[in-house]
Amino acid sequence: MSAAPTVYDVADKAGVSIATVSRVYRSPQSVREPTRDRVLEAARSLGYVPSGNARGLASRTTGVLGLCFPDYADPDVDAEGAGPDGDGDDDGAVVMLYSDQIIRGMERAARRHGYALLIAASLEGGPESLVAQVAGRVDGFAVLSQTVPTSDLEVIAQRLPIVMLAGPREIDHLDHIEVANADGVRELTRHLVEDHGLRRLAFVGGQESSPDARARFRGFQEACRETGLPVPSAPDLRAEPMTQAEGSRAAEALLDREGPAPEAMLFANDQMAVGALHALERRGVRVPEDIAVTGFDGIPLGRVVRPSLTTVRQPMRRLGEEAVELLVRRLGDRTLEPASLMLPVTVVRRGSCGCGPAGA
Amino acid sequence: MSAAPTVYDVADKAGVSIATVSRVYRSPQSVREPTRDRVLEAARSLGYVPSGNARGLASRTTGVLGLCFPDYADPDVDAEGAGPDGDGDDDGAVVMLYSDQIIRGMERAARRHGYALLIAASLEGGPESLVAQVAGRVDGFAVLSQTVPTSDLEVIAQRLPIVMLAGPREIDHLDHIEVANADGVRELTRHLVEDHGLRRLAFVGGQESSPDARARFRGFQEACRETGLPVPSAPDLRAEPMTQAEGSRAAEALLDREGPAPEAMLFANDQMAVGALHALERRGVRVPEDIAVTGFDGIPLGRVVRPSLTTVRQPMRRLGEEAVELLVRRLGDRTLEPASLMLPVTVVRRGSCGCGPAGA
DNA sequence: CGGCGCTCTGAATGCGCTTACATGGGTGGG
DNA sequence: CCCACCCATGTAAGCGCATTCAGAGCGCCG
Repeated sequence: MSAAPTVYDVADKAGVSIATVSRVYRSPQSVREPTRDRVLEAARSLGYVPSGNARGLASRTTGVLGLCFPDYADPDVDAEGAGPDGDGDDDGAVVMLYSDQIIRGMERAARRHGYALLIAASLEGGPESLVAQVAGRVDGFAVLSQTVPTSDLEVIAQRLPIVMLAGPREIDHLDHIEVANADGVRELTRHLVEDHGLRRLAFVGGQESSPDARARFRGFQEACRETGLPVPSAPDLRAEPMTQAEGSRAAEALLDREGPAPEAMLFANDQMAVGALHALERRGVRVPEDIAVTGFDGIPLGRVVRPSLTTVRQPMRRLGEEAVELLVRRLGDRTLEPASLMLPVTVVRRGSCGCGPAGA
Repeated sequence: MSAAPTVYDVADKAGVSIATVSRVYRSPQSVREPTRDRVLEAARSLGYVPSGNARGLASRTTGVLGLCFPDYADPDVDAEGAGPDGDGDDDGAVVMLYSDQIIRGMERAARRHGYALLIAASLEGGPESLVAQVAGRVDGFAVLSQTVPTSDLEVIAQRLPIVMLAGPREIDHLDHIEVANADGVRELTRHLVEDHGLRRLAFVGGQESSPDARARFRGFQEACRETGLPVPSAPDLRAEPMTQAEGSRAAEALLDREGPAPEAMLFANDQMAVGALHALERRGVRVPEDIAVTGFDGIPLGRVVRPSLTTVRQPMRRLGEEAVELLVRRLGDRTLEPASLMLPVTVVRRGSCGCGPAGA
């Protein structure tokens, strides 16, 4: 653990030059076998590990891709842990987070291409931020929308490939992947209207600042237009943050409003919808008999709640995989036209809208 | 995206020397404000991003910690996706994997300390493996047991701090964190014997090669000894891989054996136990009335199956956090004695052993 | 047996940055 | 009013490796 051995040490010990040592690692077949063995033996005995930094400096490539995502902090996650089981600490997170899926997708795809993955939740900005730290260490990276100021991205993009994930295309000369938020909600809404014959629909949106939430509402508007329902100009309610607690609150608020109760509540994400299910159960309102409830995301929790949640499933893992593909492709040819993918989503019909197995 | 600008370019443009540029980033307060502003402005306009490689080379530190874990491939994960819902693709993974939790724990803790996290699922060995790639790029890293050959670790450990996670201590001069596998099963077993009065217990183990599985069986043996039951010398059955499918098969095999059926089946992990629950239900065997079933791990799935699964919960996220703490501590003082932590586990009593809420 | 073409190895240079160390222009005290 | 000092900045020497260009050794043909 003292002074880390370098190529020089290995070269000395093996009686060769540093160039040969380097070649042993970079292109083993170009070194005669006896020589190669001597070098490897020397390396092993010295505890030599090639310095990625030096290698990167000299070859101008790191073999690492990066991902910047928003902080994990998520009220529901930490809340889930403390269930009635007495499962006290926060290891029992039920919600498999968005980011986890993307990380997994990226890791897999990156590995296939021989890259490692550097991840960092975004902190604040500034010259010495984690983002800069990441940017300086990778060959290219993916950024979840809303996590890094676009001004920073503009600067970094001059130096290396960036792909923006999930969210509208903020910088149009960058690669970009999003999911079909509007399409998903539109299709889901039409299902409620056309297949279940519901007409009094309420939509609970998210933060005004969330492009995803806005797109989802837009899908709702489109469906209303297409099915001849009145087109609302804004969500019936907006929740922030988009947690179970807020979902519960929103559901109650909708029930307590003047006029006839809605026949369906559409939520901008699954967590809120699950919260709503709890609230409705407490109020004695039956789902889906009295009211249909839907979410968006396709989190695992939605499958195991009762009734199981009708929702729109996002291909998050695939998002990560496609991100890597895009990066690798661009690293291969920097002159490619910026791509903008829209990943399709799937409407998952389960119990909470009246589909699904009886009793589910 | 052409030639990436360097300190020299920035220095030129700002009319200072490269040392000043460097100082602006390393210790801003040591540069007078007007100068600093000129430099930052020049950097911004050029799209300058400091090269992590060069910085790392010069300063002999990377600001990155690493994690090597086994490949994600896990039959149950991909199988779960295709439920009766028609949730077709593999985005619906119900099982939040071990590795995900550890990654999350490490990422959080690393960020707190100003580090980024480099992750790589282990591939094969060899000089040019991903492991070597990781080792050369980080200040220290954590390795899940069984993912990297100890011979490689011995070599790498001469150069940087390594902490081994989950598994027995294979190299005694390295930091090491494990989970109290044996204690957990011992306590769980005693619960079954002493609180539920069960005496005919069957234990389903995992691969012979899995130290965790072995430790869990050891805990079972200890409990048998302490409660005066006959001490088995080997698990009643061994399953491999430790999946739901194998769990089902094991449960059926146990039922089909000669002699009186067991009063309890203890599985070496939750996935097998869940598989067993399914098999028992198909056979019309009631849990917990006819037989108790227990697992190990505390995966979220165990909470939502019916009956909910009595198990031993591992603090996986904390494992990641503690790993980072150990690494950071050692980076601060390399002469510290190697530490070996044993994280406590928690017996979670739920429906499948006869505890838990009625009907759960 | 000389020379040609190989293959394998060595010497030297530079990648972009950090960091002693040197320098020069203030500042305050004697 | 001069000198000792300090602060801001410049100078220069690597950090550990990849890589280019030569040179050395060797086999083979003529």
